[in-house]
Amino acid sequence: MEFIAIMKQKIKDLILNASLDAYKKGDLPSSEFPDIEVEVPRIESHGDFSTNIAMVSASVQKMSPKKIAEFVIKHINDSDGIVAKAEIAGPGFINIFVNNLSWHTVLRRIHEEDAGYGASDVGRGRKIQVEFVSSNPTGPLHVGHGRGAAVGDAVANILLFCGYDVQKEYYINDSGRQIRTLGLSVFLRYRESFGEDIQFSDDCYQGDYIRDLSIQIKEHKGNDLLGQDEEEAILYCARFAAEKIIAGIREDLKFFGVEFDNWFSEQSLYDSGKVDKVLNGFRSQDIIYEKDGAHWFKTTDFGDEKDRVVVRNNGQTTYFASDIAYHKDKFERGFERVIDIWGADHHGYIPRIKASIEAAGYSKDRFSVILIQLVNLLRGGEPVAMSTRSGQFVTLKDVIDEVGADAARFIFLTRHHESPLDFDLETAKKKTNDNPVFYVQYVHARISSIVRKGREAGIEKIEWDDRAMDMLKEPEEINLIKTMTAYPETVKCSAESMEPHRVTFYLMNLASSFHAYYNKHRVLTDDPVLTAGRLYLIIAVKKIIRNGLALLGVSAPEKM
RNA sequence: GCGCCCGUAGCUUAGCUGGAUAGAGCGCCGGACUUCGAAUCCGUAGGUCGCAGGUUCGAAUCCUGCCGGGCGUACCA
Repeated sequence: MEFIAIMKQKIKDLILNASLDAYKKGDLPSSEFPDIEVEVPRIESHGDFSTNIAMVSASVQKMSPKKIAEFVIKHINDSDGIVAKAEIAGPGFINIFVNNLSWHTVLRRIHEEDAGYGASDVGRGRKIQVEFVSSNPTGPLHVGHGRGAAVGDAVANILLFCGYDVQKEYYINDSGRQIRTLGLSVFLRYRESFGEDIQFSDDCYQGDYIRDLSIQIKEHKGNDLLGQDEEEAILYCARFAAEKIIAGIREDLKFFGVEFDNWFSEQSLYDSGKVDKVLNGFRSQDIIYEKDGAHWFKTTDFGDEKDRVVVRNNGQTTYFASDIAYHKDKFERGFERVIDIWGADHHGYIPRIKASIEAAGYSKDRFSVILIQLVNLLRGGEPVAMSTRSGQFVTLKDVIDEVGADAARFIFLTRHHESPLDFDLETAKKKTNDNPVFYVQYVHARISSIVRKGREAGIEKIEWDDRAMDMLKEPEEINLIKTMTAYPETVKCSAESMEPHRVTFYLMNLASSFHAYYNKHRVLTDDPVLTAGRLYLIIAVKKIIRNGLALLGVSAPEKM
C-alpha cells in the first residue's frame, strides 16, 4: 500500500478511536459516526491531513462541529507518535500535522522501489486493449495523429504501470472506398507520367507522396499497367501504395517512440468471414432489416438515435459493418476492457459502436472511447496552413524533425485531451520556461550534475542514514518530500481517469519544488552528514522525474 | 432542430470526481550568478470560476434553464 493511503488509514483509526473514547467518557452523546473522510488539504497551513468528522456528524451528535472537534482532539491517543499537532479550523475541520520522521520514511521507499515507485496492481492483471492512431493508409501522419499517438502510448504505459495486461493495437483500414481512391489517385499520376493529360477530381489525393508512389510503380512495372484491365491496375496501385504508406507510418511512429504490439488489418475481417458471420448473427436475432434495397442494423434498439446501414443497396458493406466485426473480435480475443482513441469529430460514432457491442452480447461498459481534440499548428503565434486537399500539410515527421520527439510528446500531454491544443513550433524549440519539457528535463540533468560533482569529491555511497535524515528539516525539504508522496496517487488517478496529463502536471509541479529548493539551499556542503541527507533526497527526486517521464515516453537526460 | 464537448486572471490553462482564502505558466513591473548547471529562482499587480436558479453544513465541481463557442448529425471512412 502506498504511504499516503497508510497514513490516511492510521489517522482515520486514530480519529475514530478518539471519538469512541469521547463517547465512552461521556463527552459525546452518540456512538454513531457517519462515514468520515481523511484527505490531504490543498493549502499547506491546513495541515498534512484533515478530516471532516465533526461536520458530518453534527446532526447525529446534535452538537456544533467545533464542539465535537474539540472533544475528538482531546481524546486522541497517538501511541505511534506520528502526530505533531492537531487543530480545529474553518467550519470544523480537524487538521493534523505529521512529524518529519514520518515523511523521511518515504525517501527510503522511493530508493528501494526505484523504477517501480508509484506502480500498483489496481489492474490486477486484467487484459486491456488500447487502440490508437489507426490512421487510414492513404497518406502520412500529421500532427493530429501525433497527439493521438502521444496520448494513446502514455495511457497504455500508465495502465501497464498500474498492473493491467496491456496491448497496443493499430487498426489498418486497408479495405473499402478510400483505398480504391488511393489506388486511383496513384494510377492517374502513373498515367500522367506517360504523357497523358489527366483531370484530377476533387476527391483524389494529391500530395507529393502520391507522385512518388507512382514513380516507384513505374520503376517496378514499367508501362505494364497501361495495358491491363483498369480495375485491376487500380487495385494493384492501391495495394502497393497502402503497403508503402503503412511502412512509412510505422517508421514515423518508431521515430516518435511509439511501437505497437499488434497491427490489425480490416481486410482480414473479410477474408476470415467474420464480417458476414456477425451480420448473419444479427439477422438471426432480427436486428437487421431491409429497406430501400439496403440492410439496416437496428441500433435504435440499443439507444442510438437512428438505425444504420451495414450493406448498401449496391451490395457493398459499409465501414461500420467491418467495425462491428472488429469490436466483437476484440472481446473474443479476451480483452476485459477495450479503449479506442479517436479524433473528437468522430464522437457521433460512439452510440452505434456501443450498440453493436451490446448486440454482440458484451456489456458496453467494457468499452470506452477517448476523444482527442484538434491540434492547431502555429509558428510564432501564426497559424500554419494545413490543407489536406492540396496535400500541403505539415507531417508528424516534419514536426519531430524540427522540434524533437521529446518536446512534441510532452507538449501533446500538457492539456486535457478533450480541449483543443495550440502547438507552436517556435515555443517547442525554446529552451526556456515557456517550454515545459526542458523545465522538467533540466531537473534531471541538474541533479545528475550534482551527483557527479559529489562523486568527484569522493562521495560514492548514498544510502539511508538516520543521522542524515534528521538533518532534513528545512520547509523546502519537507515540501519536496510531500510532493513526492503524492506521486503514486497521481499515477493511479491518471490510470483510472485515463488522463495522462495529470502526470505531466505533476512533474512540472515537482520540478518547480525542486528548482525552488535548489536555489535556496546547497546540496554539497561542508557537513558530510547534511550532504549525505540532501543527496539522498535529490536522488529520490531524480528517480521520480525519470519514472514519470518514462510513462510519458520522454527521455530523462543526464546532461543537456 | 437534436446530440456531444467546452466557457476559470490580458493570453494559455490546473483544480485530486463536493471541501476551507480558486492554483500555475506566459506577458507587465522590480530583484537574485566570485560557491553544486541563471535552460533557474524570489517578489508585486491581476478573478462576480459565462448568467440565473436549485440540491446541503459546504458548489468552479452535482441538477435545471438560458447566453456564447466548437464538433457531429451519410447507403464516407
